Amino acid sequence: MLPQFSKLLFELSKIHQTLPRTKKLHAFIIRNHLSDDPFYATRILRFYAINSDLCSARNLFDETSHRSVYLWNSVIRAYAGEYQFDDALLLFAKMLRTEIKPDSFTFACVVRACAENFDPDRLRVVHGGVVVSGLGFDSVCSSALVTAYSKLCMVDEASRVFYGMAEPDLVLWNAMAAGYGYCGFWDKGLQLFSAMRSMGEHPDSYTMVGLISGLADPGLLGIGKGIHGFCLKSSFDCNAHVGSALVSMYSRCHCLNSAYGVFTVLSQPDLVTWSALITGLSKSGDYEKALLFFRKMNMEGKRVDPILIASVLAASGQSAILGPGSEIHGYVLRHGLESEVMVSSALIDMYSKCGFVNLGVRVFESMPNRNTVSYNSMILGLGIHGLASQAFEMFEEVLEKGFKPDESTFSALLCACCHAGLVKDGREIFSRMTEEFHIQARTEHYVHMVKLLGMAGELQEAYDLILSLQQPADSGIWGALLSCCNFHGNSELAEIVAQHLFENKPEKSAYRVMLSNIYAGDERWDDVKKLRNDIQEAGIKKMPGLSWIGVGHI
DNA sequence: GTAGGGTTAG
Repeated sequence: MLPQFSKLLFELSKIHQTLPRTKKLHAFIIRNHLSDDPFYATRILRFYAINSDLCSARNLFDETSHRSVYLWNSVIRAYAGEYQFDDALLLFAKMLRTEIKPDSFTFACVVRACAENFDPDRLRVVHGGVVVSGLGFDSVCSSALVTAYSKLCMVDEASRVFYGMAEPDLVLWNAMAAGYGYCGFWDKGLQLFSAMRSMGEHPDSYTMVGLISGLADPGLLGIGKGIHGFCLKSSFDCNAHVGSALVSMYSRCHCLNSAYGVFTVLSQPDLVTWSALITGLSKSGDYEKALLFFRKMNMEGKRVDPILIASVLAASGQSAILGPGSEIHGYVLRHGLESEVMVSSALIDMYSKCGFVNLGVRVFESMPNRNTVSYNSMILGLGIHGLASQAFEMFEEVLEKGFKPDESTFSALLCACCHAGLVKDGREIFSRMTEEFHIQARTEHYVHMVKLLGMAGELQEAYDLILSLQQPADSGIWGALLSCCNFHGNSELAEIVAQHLFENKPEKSAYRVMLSNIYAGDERWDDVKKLRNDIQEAGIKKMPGLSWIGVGHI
């Protein structure tokens, strides 16, 4: 008995056990009447959680009558880790009704679950619970709160938590700096970075990743290079996370040479780093190179995952060339990745965008599991091929099967209406979206509505729709209307729309080109000339669309 | 004999 017992303790002290091994250990514990000891129960529950066996984890929890904080935390964490936030929060509520009080780690876990579940209201309530429990100044809770608020773009709340702490530790500094970056305030993140250094806190790789990830605009390339320089000086550039963050930052800044430079310096680029480079290449339109690196990665025997496959398929779809996409389809089949919903949805999207919607349908029909995302891909695919009635049938199926339509579902349906010119259906689905499904219309929905109404000649209705927006309309929405005015030759409204556009986005020369097309149609050559000068002053050498304007007239 | 959880990259 005794040697076996010490062996048990040794096994339990490991951080990982396979599922069969876990079951054996569990059986051993039951046989020896140890299962009601929360220590043993907690260890086994964690092993079940690591192996994603929530069912066994929950049974074990239910059968254990003596529940410690450790056991409660572990079971809540198990659910949150599998994105089953409702169950995690239900268990938390249940815990509050017992005499076991949640500790800082319970709250940290629940706070994170609220953010990942996009539930700001609940987050505020749990934050209240943190304060009431006397953990308002606890560093573990605070850093979890700062991150959670930042992820929900509630940067004011996040900074209130941060500045409420007299002596923030490194994790908290990092969380706040990253939070600013995440919410688009990269400059505040940098300010915080210098503040922490002046207080004698040494940044680590987390700090750098947070700062780098906040840089999302080509105009910030100089700042990015500066931070890169700091990383080199402090030898953070060898860290895999920092390296990947740099690669993707340079990609976002359209500086693929530098991205590649960082990549080559890394001695052991991992899956994420390869993905950062490949995704960066495909997003910048260099599909050939993206696929080249994908093949290269495979030749080096590197593991590939669904996220990367989806990204490469998106590149193939954008290029609208079927070859590479179907090559990857073969890869997917060979590696048994077709059961991944993300992969199949990307395949449907790729086939549709390459013009082979029937192949997309075939992938869709062969999927063992579907979700809202896969339906969205299929609805969009049918929509862009003008098969609006089939797209709406799919939508009915979504509702029948009990899936919850989201913003993208309606975006795809509106797109279908656009391609088929279904004004009445478009109006109807647009109002159903807000009234029946309580989804707030986003820029993309307005763009589709404006295009739909505008192309049907309902220019005034489209214009009124834009004016009815609570917030100033995005330039993409005005641009859509300007195109429609252009199409219908309505120069009167076009000038009004152009005014709105030029106030908000004076640098966008494409809109000036559109307007100049209209002027050219009216043979107002002086106005055309003026706009052309504007465009040239903005430093744009060549603009597609200008070419058809008879140069001889100017 | 008695646990470890808060901030990173695509």
